[in-house]
Amino acid sequence: MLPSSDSTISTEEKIKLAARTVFMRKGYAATRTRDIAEESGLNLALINYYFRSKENLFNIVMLEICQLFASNVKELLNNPETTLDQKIEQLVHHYIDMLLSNPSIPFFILNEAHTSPDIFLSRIGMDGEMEELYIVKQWKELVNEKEITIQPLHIILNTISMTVFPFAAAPIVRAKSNLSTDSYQQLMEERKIMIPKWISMMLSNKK
Amino acid sequence: MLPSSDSTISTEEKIKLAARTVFMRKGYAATRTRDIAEESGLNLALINYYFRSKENLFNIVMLEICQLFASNVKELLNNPETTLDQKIEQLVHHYIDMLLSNPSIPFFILNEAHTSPDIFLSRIGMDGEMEELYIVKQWKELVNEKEITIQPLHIILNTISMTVFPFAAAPIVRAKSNLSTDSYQQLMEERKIMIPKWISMMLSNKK
DNA sequence: GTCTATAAAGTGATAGAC
DNA sequence: GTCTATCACTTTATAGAC
Repeated sequence: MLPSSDSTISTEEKIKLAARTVFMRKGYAATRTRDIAEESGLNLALINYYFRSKENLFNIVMLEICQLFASNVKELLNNPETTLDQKIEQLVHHYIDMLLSNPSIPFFILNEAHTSPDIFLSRIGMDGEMEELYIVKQWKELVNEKEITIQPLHIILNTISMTVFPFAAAPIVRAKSNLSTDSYQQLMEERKIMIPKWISMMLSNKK
Repeated sequence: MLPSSDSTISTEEKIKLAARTVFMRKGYAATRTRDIAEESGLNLALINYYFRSKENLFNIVMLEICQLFASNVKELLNNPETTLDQKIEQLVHHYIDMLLSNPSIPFFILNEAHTSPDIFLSRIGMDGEMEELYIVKQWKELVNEKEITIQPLHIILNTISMTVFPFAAAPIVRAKSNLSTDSYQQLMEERKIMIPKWISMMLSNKK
């Protein structure tokens, strides 16, 4: 969980908080240091006093968001105590809960991954080896057992797509569907339950 | 289909082409008019000579992209000759083919929808009335017939999510999966076939 | 630490020569 | 139509007073 607004926090933290808000809303390029100063209610010069440069401040903010985005996921996927279905369920729950609290994260991540892929990829810990995770072992067992031919990548893509995309496209979807903020959150709560079921259906279909 | 690079085209068209490339890669804010001039191989002053301003040029480019993104879809969804399943199949085919030719479109659309939602929404023709489309009638018939309780919005979200998101997140997915450009395109071709089947499964499940 | 004032660099746009 | 040179303005960053 990222720290939220508070009146007892330090100036440095206030700037970082404001920077996170504005960077997530507008992206790096469209954000001016003046916007961050205004958002924080502090003087423009303090940004450079505490963080040296806009770019440096952005890197710090981005690192924290990436860590938030990746947190707990590895442990969850490597847990020998839960079944494959349970892992998917937990993953979907985890991400939808996080995105309900931080709905701009997908836009931010996609934006940075697209505009500067190299910098982004090196930061988010793309080096982590997937093959050793317990979920991979469970997947292989399922393949043997049920004679599934579907590529795991499709299932991963489907899970992440159905979970994350509705947040990334929220402005468009909400405009088209005429849903209030509350109704949209309600819709996402429904998806927390349903996405694991849909994925389960895909997995149980031998085809 | 957007016009592609050619040596016999006018200066005006060259600028628009270069602008499209750079705007789609970097978004509006991060793009400098100098980048467009460089990409086109032409002089900086010509951009203002032909298009008056960066913003005006962007609006023209964006309008064309939005039209491309929306083209044929309404006709497809309003066709009385095809079944519901066929419409979904055609929709997925249409979009994956288009995105294979223009993989940066999702990023571009999401970026502009997020950073300036009002401007974007007014442009993409969000005013079009959905209720009159033939597919809505077919959906209602299906609901009566099979006693489905699932909200149509979930199905729409799932279809668009599974189709579009893998393109929006391509840099991340490709890095994680170590897939070549060719293999990634192959994967998308597979999804053209499979996504309609998955959606069909969701629809046939009464739950 | 926080402010004002300003330097330094970048960027959209145009004037005017060719 | 196309170029060079430059203006006008914005934006990041810093110097120096308090």
